[in-house]
Amino acid sequence: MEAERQPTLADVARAARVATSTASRALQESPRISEMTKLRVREAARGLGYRPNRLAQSLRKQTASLVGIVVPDIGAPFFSRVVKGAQAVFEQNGIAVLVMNTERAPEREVAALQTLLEHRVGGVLIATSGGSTSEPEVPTVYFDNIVLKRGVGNVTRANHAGMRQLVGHLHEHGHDRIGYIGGPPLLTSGTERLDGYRDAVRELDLVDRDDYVQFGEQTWSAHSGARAMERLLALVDPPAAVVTSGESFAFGALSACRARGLRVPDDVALVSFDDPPFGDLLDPPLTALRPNEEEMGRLAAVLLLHALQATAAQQPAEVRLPVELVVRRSCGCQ
Amino acid sequence: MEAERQPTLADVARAARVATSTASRALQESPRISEMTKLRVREAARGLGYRPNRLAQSLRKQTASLVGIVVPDIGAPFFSRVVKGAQAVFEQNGIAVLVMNTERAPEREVAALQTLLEHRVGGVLIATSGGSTSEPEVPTVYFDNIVLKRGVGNVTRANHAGMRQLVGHLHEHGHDRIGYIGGPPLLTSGTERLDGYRDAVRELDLVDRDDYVQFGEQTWSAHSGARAMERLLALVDPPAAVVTSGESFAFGALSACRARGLRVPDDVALVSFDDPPFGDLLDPPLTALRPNEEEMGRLAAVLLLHALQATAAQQPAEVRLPVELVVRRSCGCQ
DNA sequence: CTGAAAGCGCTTACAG
DNA sequence: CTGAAAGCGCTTACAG
Repeated sequence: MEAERQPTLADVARAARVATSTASRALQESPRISEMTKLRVREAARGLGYRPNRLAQSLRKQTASLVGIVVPDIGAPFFSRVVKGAQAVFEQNGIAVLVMNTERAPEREVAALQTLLEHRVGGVLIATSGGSTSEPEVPTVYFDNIVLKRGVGNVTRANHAGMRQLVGHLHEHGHDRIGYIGGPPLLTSGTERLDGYRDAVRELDLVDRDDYVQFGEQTWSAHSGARAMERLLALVDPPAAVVTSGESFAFGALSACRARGLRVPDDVALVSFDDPPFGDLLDPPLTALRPNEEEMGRLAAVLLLHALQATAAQQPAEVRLPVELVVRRSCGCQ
Repeated sequence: MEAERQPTLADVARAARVATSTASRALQESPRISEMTKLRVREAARGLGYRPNRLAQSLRKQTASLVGIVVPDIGAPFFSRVVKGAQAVFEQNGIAVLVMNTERAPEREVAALQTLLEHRVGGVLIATSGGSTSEPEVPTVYFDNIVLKRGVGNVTRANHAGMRQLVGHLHEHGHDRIGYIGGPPLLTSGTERLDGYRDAVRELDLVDRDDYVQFGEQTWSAHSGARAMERLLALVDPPAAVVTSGESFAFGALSACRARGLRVPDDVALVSFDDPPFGDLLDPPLTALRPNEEEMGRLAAVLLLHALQATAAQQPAEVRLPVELVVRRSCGCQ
């Protein structure tokens, strides 16, 4: 725990034969300090291997150099990519990122937020699992699952429009019996995508059956996706095409088809909202929406930075990332 | 940036009508404080919504409540899972995790380490890309790519033994022309796995040809894996079985086979060292080593915590996680 | 242009 | 059992 003592600003000042206040200003490039002195101080700092203590700086300046990101599962490709995009933006702005994992447990989410606040983060990016119910105490951007009118921003994908586009594409292939596999309709992605599906079914006058809608587990696990697919395939009039909501559901559905000896897309067509890792290398290559997780992370980070710099409080920004269909082969194209 | 002022310990002390020193001790459950007083202080703290400032605590106590993790690509499933495992252990120990992404650029790795040191992390977990060349200034555990005799610990998988096991399994299927697709032999995984392959080829008396060894890019990208596979398949006497080193190489190799109309495992058998996400749901399900990324992360974290608590300096622990073959279908079994 | 002093929010010897 | 004082490593009015 006790690393050998790092040199402090006082050490630098002593070596440069100036007051610590002067050393501090010199390293900050204050115009009030002579070039000569600055040179001496910089030299001394380099010689000692001086590294400013950001904790002390934050404490004194009363500004944060830390920001927190809270995700349901950092191990899931989807979230790790969002984190990657956000981290890049923060890093460019000299802000370090504290990552918290909640395993979708609301009480862990509350605890994570608590920890972040104790570290005096300047703000938070969160994909909530329902734990953060009250108005946040620091500027907060919600992503993936949004909470309207709360925090300083909301970023999610165009869930409704995206789902309609997917169903619409299957319809263009001549399908009118289209099944749906999604997450439980509790949070944003679960509800909005389901709504998109239902509206598309109505508008396109497709076969509208309750049992064409199957939910996977709250964890969006691949295996629950496979079981949902099996339930669809076991119906008397099974759907001839299926749209899945998450990256792992797509995988699960695909494997369930294989297990039944069904060919995709000939026996059953498949499209997915989220594009799983290597979705283009699957057999068949998966038709899905273009992945933009990193973009989502970058945007959420930019919104937060913007709010941190803003002087007056503003209405929370609400952004829905546009979606784009990537046609591959699982839908029946080619 | 300037959140409305959080209540401080002084506020709590005032509300409880005690000195701040007493308030501090009361919240630390010091035995020197009367139960009555503790009660009053706790009450006051709760009433005010007091949250200790960890930055101030760290500064005063001269102990870290932060730890850093440096990875080449947090977006890659492999690394995000290691981070997940490590984060869980640190969180249980009241330590928050700063995550840095290097994109495999040595200079970014150096900068990341610098940033972490400025935040006075207690220690670092790092999957180096070659940037951290000198003795680290804080306790450091190297993982994935190890640096012997440096830092307080090294954790990697049993690369050599694992590769031999994979080649051995293909040999049991009767193969003697076995190709290899791996990362460039620069760091641990690249070199040790290649050595394992070569030793196995020698010991099992397999066909030993230089062009049976193909390298993907430094980034271990799926596409470079596909190209490596194409080079193998284009040989006059192509290998009838291939072992890949990374999760994405396996994907790439599989897709290259499909593109050529080759069936796996009938036309060419395939096994992989790293198990990609959903490897069991691929067609065919991929024979690979059991994934233990989270375990690796947990172990690295435990080693670091151990070193942080240790009084005397010790020899760096060197751990090679045992591997276990998960036989599925791509090797030809069943 | 430079320095001495105060203070960010804590903890911990030192007294009593 | 409790409190006054010092100090962690910085920055920034305030003087000169």
